[in-house]
Amino acid sequence: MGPVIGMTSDKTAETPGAEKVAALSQIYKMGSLPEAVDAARPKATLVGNESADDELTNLNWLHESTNLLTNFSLGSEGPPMVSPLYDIEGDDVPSFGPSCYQSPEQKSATSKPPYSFSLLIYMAIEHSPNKCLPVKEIYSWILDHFPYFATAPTGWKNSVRHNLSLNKCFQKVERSHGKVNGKGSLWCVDPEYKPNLMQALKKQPFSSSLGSLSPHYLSSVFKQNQVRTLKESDIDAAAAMMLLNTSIEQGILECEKPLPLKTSLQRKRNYGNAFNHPSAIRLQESDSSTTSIDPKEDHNYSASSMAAQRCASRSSVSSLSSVDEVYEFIPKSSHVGSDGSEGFHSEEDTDVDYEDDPLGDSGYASQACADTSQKGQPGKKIRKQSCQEIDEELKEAAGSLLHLAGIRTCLGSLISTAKTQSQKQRKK
DNA sequence: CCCGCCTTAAACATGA
DNA sequence: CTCATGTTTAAGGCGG
Repeated sequence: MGPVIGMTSDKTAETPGAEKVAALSQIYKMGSLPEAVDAARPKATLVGNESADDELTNLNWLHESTNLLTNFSLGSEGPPMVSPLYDIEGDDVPSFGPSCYQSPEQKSATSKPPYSFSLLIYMAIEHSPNKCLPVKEIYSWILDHFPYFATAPTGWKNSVRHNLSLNKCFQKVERSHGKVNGKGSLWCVDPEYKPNLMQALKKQPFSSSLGSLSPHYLSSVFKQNQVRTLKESDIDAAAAMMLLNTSIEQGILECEKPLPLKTSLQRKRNYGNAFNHPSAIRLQESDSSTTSIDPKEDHNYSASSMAAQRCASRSSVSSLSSVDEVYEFIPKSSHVGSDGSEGFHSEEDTDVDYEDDPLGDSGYASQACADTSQKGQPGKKIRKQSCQEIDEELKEAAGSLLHLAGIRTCLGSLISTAKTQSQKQRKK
């Protein structure tokens, strides 16, 4: 799995960003950078793959991806999001899901994807422009990206629906009641659970690259570069850290193992109860290990994330992953009236037509932002300011890490070259 | 063995 | 009535 650096705005992967991600995909598949990529395309060479040492110093793509990473974690503002996580296959690559996730010994297209349904749904939803999809579109996305399901028994759709209903990561959003555009509701990912889902994605089995950079070393660098401050200050930064972990795991950055961001917090599942929002999670200050969670509050399917939980409580700005992703979802197991008092929609979004408006500007998500920003939360101005600050900090932090990665890969390259020459001399 | 996560199946309700 | 959607329950596999 490549670094989670953003989201595409088009599931057809035809956006310029998707090209970049496709390039990344190629990088992962080939272990080296395609020479012919255009200048705007991110460039990288895998660390840890054989014959990947030639261009270790070129991390331009990574720098470029910094913005995408920031965009990913900071929500719906800015350019279309692109994520190699989901969008790496591009159009010119045979459709097989997020193939960059796959280890070199990846399975055939007809084998079952190594992702749980919740992750598949998450990918599908995040892949959508509005970050909201009707179940039918979720089916389609899964089918498009995982041909396995084309021939699989139809039960998988039931499983998808089951997951949507049961997994508190997913929230149902009523379609505008003014119009009837297909059956059913839209499904979104609860922003609070995005880090969890990303963490879960990260935990998927992939080949981990070889690396020699000590995690402790990285941690110290993080501290020196204020990344630590970031990760403790906001959920977005935490998400960014996880993304960086992902990068490390995938060999984009070198590290023996992921940074110790994850935790083994156990989530208690309770089918009978309504799904509660993790905003109720409370954490104690000053020590990431003192995470305190009411087990009754969480019945989440997906992997937990200490970072998410920590930040959920720490953040004075917003516990959500983005100030612009302040959703108000329809509580599961409760039917809400159509007056919009509890649901995702409001009076004003009755004209919002998902089918006709694939752009986020007028889509559900942004509409919801507009709606919820008027509620009891701090003023949007303040939050936007905070968002920008976080944005800047994130960029700075990511830049520091990238710089580190550049140094590291340079060293690796030099060492590798030296070894090769040494061996040649010995042979002589 | 227990527990939690996840999948699968199925029954049922609702609405288009 | 059919089909899609959504909820809920149950059972079983798997791994920690």
